[in-house]
Amino acid sequence: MVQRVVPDVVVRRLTQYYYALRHCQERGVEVVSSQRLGEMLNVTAAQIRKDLSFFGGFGKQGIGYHVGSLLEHVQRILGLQQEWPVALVGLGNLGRALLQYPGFAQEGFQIVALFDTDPRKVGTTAGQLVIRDNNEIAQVLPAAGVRIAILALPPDEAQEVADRLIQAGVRALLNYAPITLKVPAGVWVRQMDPLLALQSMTYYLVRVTG
Amino acid sequence: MVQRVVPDVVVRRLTQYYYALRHCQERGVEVVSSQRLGEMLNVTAAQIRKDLSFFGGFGKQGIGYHVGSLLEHVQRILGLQQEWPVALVGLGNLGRALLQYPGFAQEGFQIVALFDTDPRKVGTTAGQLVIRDNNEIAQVLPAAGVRIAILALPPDEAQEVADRLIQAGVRALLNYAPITLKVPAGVWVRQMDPLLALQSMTYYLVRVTG
DNA sequence: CACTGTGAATTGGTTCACAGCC
DNA sequence: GGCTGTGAACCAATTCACAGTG
Repeated sequence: MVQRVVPDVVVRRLTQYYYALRHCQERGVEVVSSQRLGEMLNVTAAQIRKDLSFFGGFGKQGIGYHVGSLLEHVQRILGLQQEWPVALVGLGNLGRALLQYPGFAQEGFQIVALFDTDPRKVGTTAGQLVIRDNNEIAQVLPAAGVRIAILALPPDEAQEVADRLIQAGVRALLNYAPITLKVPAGVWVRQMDPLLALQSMTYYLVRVTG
Repeated sequence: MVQRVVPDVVVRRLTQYYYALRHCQERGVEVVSSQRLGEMLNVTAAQIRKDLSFFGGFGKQGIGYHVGSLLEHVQRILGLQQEWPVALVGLGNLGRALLQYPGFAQEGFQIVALFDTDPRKVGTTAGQLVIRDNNEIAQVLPAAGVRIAILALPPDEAQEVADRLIQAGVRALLNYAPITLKVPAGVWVRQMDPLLALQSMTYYLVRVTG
């Protein structure tokens, strides 16, 4: 097959494969089958083979996939061989918790700029970084080469801030505000809303039979 | 159409419609068309009409949907006319931030029980509630009628805790741990992983042309 | 005339099943 | 014999297009 337009679902699953493969590597597993990988992730073996075939034939018939080499390929495909500088907007409870979270840096997402509108916060520091006013976004981000931002702010400010960020060169938004952002083509958004997630599960809870 | 098996995508979108409808209601809008609703959410009008038709004909031809009445219907469909008691497991940075987040209670998800394994935390209080040891899950939850839990703990503990929770009657898990939980049929999981979200966007960032 | 509700058409995604290789 | 890679078959979801209604 090899690289026609890859559906977004496939890209998302690829990130899961990435984790599973690292899990294997940490445990010293050198070879893994699509079968085994599927069991780890609740995905069918055929699905995994088809997904990977979008990018090339990484496996060996009769054997399976070499963990180390597949991992490298997947890492490159996802663009994870490099560090990504990230901006964080909004330093309320959530923003501060995200800033504390070591996972971002561990995975190569370095938070390098903080923004807020609250004059009581602007100028203070949080985790080594000075919090700047939102209106400095345009000056700071392009120079820092930031193309990813995390939005942890109230819904009524989110769209305006998103516009500014995009103006400043940001192309990927991790949005914690419970609002559907309008963005031009070429900008990607992932919605992180725990309430939507809960509310879509209660649907099933009220329908449980037995 | 009316109520065959409703695909999960439809249920998820329903939660979005719910928010958009409330947004309308707050602004005093009494009637809304599928067209207008779609613009608010980046969804096609046909999609919305088809989704809603799974549950009944709520609209009026030539007019649109009555906001108040559709809102009530959607609320009932999603099971949101009732309060849902929720357990929170793991009181690290993330767990505490979630506990502080007022949105849960506002939307009817009341956190009523806290669990952790750390002996230094067990017995202390957080937001009016005493933190209990994980091994009390089985005693506490069934009595409290808890069927929803939030997992905010390290990946290596997540599966074990999930098993316990399910044993104690929990059927919906909001999982912040970066791990694929194995759960029996009849249990729902929503994964909340900011890293997977970021990593699936970098795929596109390294492919931007221009 | 504007807008819903819905079959039919289409597009997209998943699973099957097997040829080919180790 | 075990496992990949992939076309073909299948199933699911989205969009079209229009009849029907307030």
